[in-house]
Amino acid sequence: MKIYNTKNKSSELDRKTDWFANKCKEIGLKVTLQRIVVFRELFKTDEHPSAETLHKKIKEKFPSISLDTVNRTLITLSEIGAADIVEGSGDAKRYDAGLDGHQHFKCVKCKRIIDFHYKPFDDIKIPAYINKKFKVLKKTVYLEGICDVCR
Amino acid sequence: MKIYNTKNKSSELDRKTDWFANKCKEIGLKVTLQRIVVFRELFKTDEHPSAETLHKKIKEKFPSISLDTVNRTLITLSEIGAADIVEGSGDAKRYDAGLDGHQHFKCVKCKRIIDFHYKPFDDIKIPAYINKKFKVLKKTVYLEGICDVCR
DNA sequence: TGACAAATAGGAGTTAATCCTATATAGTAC
DNA sequence: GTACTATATAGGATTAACTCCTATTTGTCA
Repeated sequence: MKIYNTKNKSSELDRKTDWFANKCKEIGLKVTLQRIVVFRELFKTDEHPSAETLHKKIKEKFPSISLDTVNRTLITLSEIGAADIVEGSGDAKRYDAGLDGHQHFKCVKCKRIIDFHYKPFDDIKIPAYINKKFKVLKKTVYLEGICDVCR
Repeated sequence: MKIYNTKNKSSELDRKTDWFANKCKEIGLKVTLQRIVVFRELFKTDEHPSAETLHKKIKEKFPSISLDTVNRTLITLSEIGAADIVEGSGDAKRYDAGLDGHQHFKCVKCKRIIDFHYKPFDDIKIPAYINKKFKVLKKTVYLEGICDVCR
């Protein structure tokens, strides 16, 4: 089970923020305060928040930010590879900026999404006939069930 | 790539319908015409329809059926193990009654969900520490990218 | 510093899903 | 077959989660 490293979190956060700002510039996106704040807030949490949850959180420090901006920004993040939309159907979209290899377990009762990392899941091989026919951008191994708290 | 067998489809469909009706009785759910029709229509297609899509289809033959009934029934089906909610975040929920092992590729452009079957993906092993902590009900390997038509 | 394309705020509109309630029906008991 | 009761349904109302629209603001670059 992956436990995120919380040591030196702020310097890691700053490093990541720089990386994100540069990525925006490269692509030709403006580096706005809103984008920075959304990215940082998403990166800081491992709760895979929905747009609404994240918006509430950010409003505490940045009361004028709109939900639409948070929504748009999260979609932008996922488009430029600075965040992922977490798998799991229905309900609200859930996001994740922890981009290094890990997998998710989703509790069907409490809807909590829990990170874990099992190396062999990173390494699953996609069969040649799939790669020939489709351009595969993302492969996901994903578990569902009842979490430790709910059972 | 799995191509669904279309031979003897109607007898297979009838056999499956019986199985479904029995399952309802066992559990104590009433065997209503609506449930039968929703199950059969979902089982006949491999297009992973949304509730809305399926509702439109069913209305052609059964004009009085309501969208709410289709929605409720699909959720019931997924609860009793007669259908799956297909992974893939955001957008409308998509359903699948092809319950035998197969995987999905979702095109991020056209949103089409394409079945394939690669045996090693059925056989991925869940690490012991996960099984100890959580009750895993479902494991999914899932690919996203650009399909043959869109690229 | 000024010009302009891009981004934002916030309210309106849209889409998917769920709720509500009067009516209908499956299952069972006679 | 008839009556009874708990479920299930139809369809309109409501809610939730976006997405769109437009006037205003703000990065970026010359």
